[in-house]
Amino acid sequence: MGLDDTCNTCLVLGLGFSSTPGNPPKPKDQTSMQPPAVMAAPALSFEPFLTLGLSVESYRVNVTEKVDVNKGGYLLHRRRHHEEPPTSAAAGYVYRQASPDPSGVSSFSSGRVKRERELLSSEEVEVEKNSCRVSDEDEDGVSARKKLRLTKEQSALLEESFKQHSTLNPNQKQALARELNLKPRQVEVWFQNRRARTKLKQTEVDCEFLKRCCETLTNENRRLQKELQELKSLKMAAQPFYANRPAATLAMCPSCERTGGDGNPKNPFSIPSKPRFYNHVTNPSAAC
DNA sequence: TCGCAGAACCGGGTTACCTCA
DNA sequence: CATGAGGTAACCCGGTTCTGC
Repeated sequence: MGLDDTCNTCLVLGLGFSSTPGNPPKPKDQTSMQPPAVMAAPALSFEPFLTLGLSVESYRVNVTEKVDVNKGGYLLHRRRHHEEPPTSAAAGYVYRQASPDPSGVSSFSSGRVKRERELLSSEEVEVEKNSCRVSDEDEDGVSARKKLRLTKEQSALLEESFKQHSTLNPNQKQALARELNLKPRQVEVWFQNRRARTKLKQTEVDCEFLKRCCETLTNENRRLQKELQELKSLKMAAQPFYANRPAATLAMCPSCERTGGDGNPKNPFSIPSKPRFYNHVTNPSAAC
C-alpha cells in the first residue's frame, strides 16, 4: 500500500433521511416523512469516493408520506379505507380513515358506500340550500366566483378538525359543514387546500435542511481535498530520500506530520499492515 | 397598483359499485 | 350463475385561476 493507496482510504458521506428531533411520533396508521439527515459515514470501505447525494427514491417516497411539521400527521396517499365507528356500526355509518396500506393502493370496499354517499348527497343538497354564505350564481343567474372569507370561529374549528383528521369521511364533512354553515364542498376544498399548504410547508423545511447538509458536505469535501493535496506533496518531497523503499510503506499523518511505515514498530516509517480507518469527524487523523 | 393568502376550480388518476352482455 | 367490460360516482392530488385584503 503506497501513498496513492492511502488515498483509497474511503470517505463516504451519505445524505439521507432519518428522524428529526421535534417531529411528532408517527401515528400508528400513518407513514411519516422522515426529514433528511446526514448519515454516519461507514466505518470501513476501500473505494475512494466521496458521495454527496440523496437517495432519490427514498426521498421521493418519503416526501409523499410526510407528517405535518406543525399540525400533526397528514396523509398524501390516497386512502379509501373506512371503518365503522364503534358507536354507529349498527347504523351502517361509513368512515374514511387513514390506511396503513404501504403500497399506496387504497381500499374502500363496502357495499354500503354508495348508498351511504347517496344518502349523504341528498343531505348535502339540503345543506347547500341552507348555506347562504356563498352562491355560485348571482341573483340574475350569472355565474360569479365569490371568495369565501372564513370567520375566525370557522377557521379555528376547521383547524381543530384538521388536527384530528387531515382527511374527512363523508359524515365528518357533513357534520362540519352543518356546524360551520358551509357547503360540504367548501369544507372539502378547505381540507384539500389545507393539505396542500401543509405539504408545501414541509417541502420548504426539507429544502432548507438539505441546503444545510449540502453546505456541510461541501466544506468537508473541500477540507479533504486539501488534505489529499498535502499528502501528495509530502509524498513527492519524500520520494528522493526514500527512493528505494516501496511507496506502499510510506504514510504521513497530515495533522501531526508523523510518518508511518511498514508496520514494524521499530521502524519510524512503518504503518500497520491493515489500514486503520477512523471517523474523520471525531478523529481527523487516520495515522494517529 | 402590487403582492400575497387562500378559496375555488380543473384535469387526471384511482377505486368501488352497478349494469349488462 | 359467474365473469369481464364499460359506465358512473366519489375522492384525492397537483396545478392553476382569481378574489379580497
